[in-house]
Amino acid sequence: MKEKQKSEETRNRILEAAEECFTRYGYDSTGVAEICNTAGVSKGALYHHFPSKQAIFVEMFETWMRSFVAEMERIRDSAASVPAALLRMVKMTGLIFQTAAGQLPLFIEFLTKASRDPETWKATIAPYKFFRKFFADLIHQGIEEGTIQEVDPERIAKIIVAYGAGLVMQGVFDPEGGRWVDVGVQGIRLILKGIIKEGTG
Amino acid sequence: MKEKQKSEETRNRILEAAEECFTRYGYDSTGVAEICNTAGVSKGALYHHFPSKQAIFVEMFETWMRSFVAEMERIRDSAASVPAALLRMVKMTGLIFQTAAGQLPLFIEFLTKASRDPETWKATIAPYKFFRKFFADLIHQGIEEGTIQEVDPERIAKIIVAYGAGLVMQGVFDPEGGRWVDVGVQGIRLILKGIIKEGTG
DNA sequence: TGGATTAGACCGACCGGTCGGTCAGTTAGT
DNA sequence: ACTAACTGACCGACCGGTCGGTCTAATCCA
Repeated sequence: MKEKQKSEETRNRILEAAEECFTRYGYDSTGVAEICNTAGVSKGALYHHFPSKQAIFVEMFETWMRSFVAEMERIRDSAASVPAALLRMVKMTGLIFQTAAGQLPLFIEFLTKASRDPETWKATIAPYKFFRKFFADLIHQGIEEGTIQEVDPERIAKIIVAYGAGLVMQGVFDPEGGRWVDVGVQGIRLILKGIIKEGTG
Repeated sequence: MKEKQKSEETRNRILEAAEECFTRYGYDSTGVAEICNTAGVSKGALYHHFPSKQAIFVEMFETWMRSFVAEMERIRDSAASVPAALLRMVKMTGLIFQTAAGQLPLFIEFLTKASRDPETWKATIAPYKFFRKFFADLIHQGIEEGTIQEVDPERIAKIIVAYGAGLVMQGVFDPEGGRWVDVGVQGIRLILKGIIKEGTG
């Protein structure tokens, strides 16, 4: 049994080292050798645990995405109303800036890379489509609970996702540029103001 | 004089070929040899006209940026009011999707690349800061002309830039996903609705 | 129980290929 | 004759991935 434990430890070390290197240097600029050095592991070991460099990245990406989605769902299910949930979600993106700001350029790098490869592409936009549906459902829920006007949920979802994505991008590219959480909150307030039903908070 | 003409022609051919290749394959995946083939020019010629691959890209980037900025200023100076100008500017981003959609992943790729290199970085965020100032000034102008409430121009500029950037990203990554111009217009309308002074259009 | 056998974890030199960039040499305009 | 424009073979660095081999823990068999 000891061997299996050690094996899994090595695998995790590789994953962690990869995350560190990718975050610091980007995907392309990180050599497999660099990952191996950081993990204190040989190339053979790396290719024993993963079929390719890309596979390592994809696993990272999926793990990251899963935890992000889980957090969003947690907020949605625990908030008192849809507008309140939206507000709390923007605040959460603020947390992202603090804890994982370095990973976002990497994420974008992956997106651009995937955009050239039709195979990877479908898998990549899946989470994006998920979020659009996520917000569309949320808006729909708001309409049903009576806190939001009878707008087109799809349309509003696109606006919200656009705003969120842009916010994240600005946060990434100009971390010192201001209190992005506050900007985020005010922007969502502005959007909410336009679609909310009077008399609700 | 004939030589100088030919030289400039070659230079432009290289620039055009580079734009084509970069747009099609991305920056990293485009080899200098590929650019040379497309331009029908030898490697030596390319390095006679440009000091490096990156220099070619930077020149492309700056040219593109200049024309974009010029267009924005043209709209600003010819619109009847600030809200009207904003609305026309979103519509313009729609044109971008049509005419230069392929270049945007490239633009983003460059951003991520630049984010790792402190030297390139300052030059890269310069246009971004420019746009924030551009919109802040615009909002300020709107306040002075009496069409916009007394908001914080900087803050609103950040919201607008975030929304615009996110819109562009969505347009890039999901071109088939909907009528992005309409989404853009409605989003800006929503934002405007929150900051506009009553009784103006 | 203990020696033999097996299988998986791991090592690191090595490979084929690519890429950005160079340079000695050729051509053609002035 | 001189120079700018241009050629293309070539260089060294690098990179993702491979492969023959080593070590060790688990398993089998007598």
